[in-house]
Amino acid sequence: LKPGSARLYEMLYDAYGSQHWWPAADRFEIMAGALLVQRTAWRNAESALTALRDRELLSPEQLAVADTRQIESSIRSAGFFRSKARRLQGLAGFIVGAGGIERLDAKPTPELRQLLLALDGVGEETASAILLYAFDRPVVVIDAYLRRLIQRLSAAGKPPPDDAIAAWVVAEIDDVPRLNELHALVVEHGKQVCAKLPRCRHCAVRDVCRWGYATP
DNA sequence: CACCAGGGTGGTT
DNA sequence: AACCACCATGGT
Repeated sequence: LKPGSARLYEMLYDAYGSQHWWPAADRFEIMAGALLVQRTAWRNAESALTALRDRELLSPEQLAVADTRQIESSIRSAGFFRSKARRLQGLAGFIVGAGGIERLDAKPTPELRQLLLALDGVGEETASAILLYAFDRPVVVIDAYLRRLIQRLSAAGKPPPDDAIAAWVVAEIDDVPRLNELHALVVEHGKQVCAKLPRCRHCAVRDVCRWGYATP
C-alpha cells in the first residue's frame, strides 16, 4: 500500500460524517475516559464517568485521595472495575505529582508519551489517544480496526507494522482536527463492517465492495 | 445462549 | 517475538 493510493479520511467522512468525539470536554475527563473505555462500550464508560462526577471524584486531586472502594463502586459499569480503579488513581497521582495538566502540556510530545506509557494501564493506543484528544498533539491512534482496515485496503500478505501505518496516514493528514476525527471514523466503520470478511457469507453490510474489500 | 465492546498486563512457548 | 489467559460489566 503506497502513500496516497487511497484517501482514507475522505472516504470515511463521506460515509459516516462527523462523530464529534470528546468535543471540548474537560481534559482530565478525557484521560479518565480513555482508561475507562478500554475493551468496553462507550455507553458504559460514560455512565462510569457520570457516577464519578456525581460523587465529586472526577478530578486528579479528588481521585488521588479518594477511597479506592468508592471509586470501584462508581465505575462498575465500565467493567474490569478493580484494575481500572487502581489505574485511575495512578493516573490522578501522576498528574498531581507533575504539578497539573498545564505543566505536563509544556512538555514535548515524545517525552509526554514516555511518561504516559510508564503508567499502569496505559499502552501505545491509550497513550496516543490521550496525546491526541487531551493534549491536542498530532498523533495517529492505531487500533485493531485501523490495522484491519489498512490490511484489507492493501490486500497484501503480511500486515504492515504500526509505524508504517502511522507514516501512511500522516502522508494524507497531519492536522489535529482530522486525526481526531479519523480515529472516531475508523472505529465507527470497524463496528459497521463485518469482522469476518471476506469469509462471512451472511453479512448484512451492503457497502462492502465500495471499500475495496473482497465480496463475501 | 454466544459474542462483542474506543486494551493492557503478565506469563508461557 | 508470538501467543495466551485474565480482567468484568452491559448490550444484542
